[in-house]
Amino acid sequence: MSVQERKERERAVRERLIVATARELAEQQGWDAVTTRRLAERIEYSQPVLYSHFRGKREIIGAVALEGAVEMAAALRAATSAADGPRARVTALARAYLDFAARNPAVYDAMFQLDGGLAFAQEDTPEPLKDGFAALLESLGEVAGDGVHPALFTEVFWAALHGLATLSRAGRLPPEDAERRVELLVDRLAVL
Amino acid sequence: MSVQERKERERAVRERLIVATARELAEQQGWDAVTTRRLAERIEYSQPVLYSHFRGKREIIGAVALEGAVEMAAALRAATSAADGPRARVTALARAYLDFAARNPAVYDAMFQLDGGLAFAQEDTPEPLKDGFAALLESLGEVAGDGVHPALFTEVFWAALHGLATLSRAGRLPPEDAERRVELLVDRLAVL
DNA sequence: GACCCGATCCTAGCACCGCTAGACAATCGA
DNA sequence: TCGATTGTCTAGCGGTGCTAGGATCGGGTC
Repeated sequence: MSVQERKERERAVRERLIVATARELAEQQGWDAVTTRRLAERIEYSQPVLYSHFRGKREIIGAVALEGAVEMAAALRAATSAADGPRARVTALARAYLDFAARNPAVYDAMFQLDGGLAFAQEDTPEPLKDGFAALLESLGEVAGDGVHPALFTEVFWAALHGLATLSRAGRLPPEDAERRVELLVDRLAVL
Repeated sequence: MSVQERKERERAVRERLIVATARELAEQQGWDAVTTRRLAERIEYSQPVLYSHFRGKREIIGAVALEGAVEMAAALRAATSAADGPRARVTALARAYLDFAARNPAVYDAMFQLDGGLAFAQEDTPEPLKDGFAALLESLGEVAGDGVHPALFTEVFWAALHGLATLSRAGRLPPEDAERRVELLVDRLAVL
């Protein structure tokens, strides 16, 4: 069985290589530049090899999205755990979220702008996505206010962050006031 | 000069036909289905005719976006003018915004998700886009609260609405709580 | 050690995309 | 009526995601 195990290991390595290369290429030149031909060339295999790992380009985007969700959840938890008190935690959370989106635009797109074929807000939602929402919920639930369901509050706060992230990056909001928008959002939405 | 005028008129009619057809096709089958070939076939001209009106597909998307901006501004003003008092106005505005996004997903995408080659938040931003923001500002400025710049408040509120609109439509938020999210957003963000 | 067979990979090609060069036809002004 | 100009079309370029089918390589068996 050792031979088969070795092959499976090598396959897993190659699959990670595909996802990492897709992500790298997307961050460098945008998702439009991530074509199956270029991706195949970069991993030094032919195009059809990609399709032995993924059903298509969409699934590759989905794999990058899941990887990103894990990282984002970790980044949010790291930021909030270093903050004292609800207010500081929420502010840190908001900054960390927008910072992640700004620093990893391609990954953020894979998660929330592109179609990676992933289910959201459902039972069959992949675990990393659920955990990403859970990371938001942990800090936001405590400032939802009386009589407001923590999950509902988290959805609204998340939507606001998502709007700021996407509109900012698309140049639809003036960049200079970014910090003041965050402060306003936290001050108004969170019950402290 | 009459001949030339007639030709110009006919050209203008055809240009409107292109934009209207692109919009229709996008609403029916999504923007992916709006290819230059299909569009040309629908208007019963050959592909190159499109390029005598627009530089490329991007500009066609931009034209649909501008058309949408005019309609959205009108829809927002109609909704707010029928409401009494700041609170009712802001609620009506939020509902009208989300309603427009839900009813015209392809137009909304052209405006805010796709690249239509339009400038935002700059001096050379096309008038319809500026006016769309102005329509938001008219109702939101009066609930910004003391010491908060109306434009900044409008940006934050708009971002929140945009986040709700996009996440809802992508199936990333449970659809059943849509109304409660709007109420929460208005209650918290607006100073009444 | 030789052979067979199955897994693995690549070449080549499909139908489609956005976009454009150049041929052709229709229309206008002289 | 003729030449020039304007307008439109056919055909084709290089690219896309994806796949069928042949070649090759390696492991298991005699």
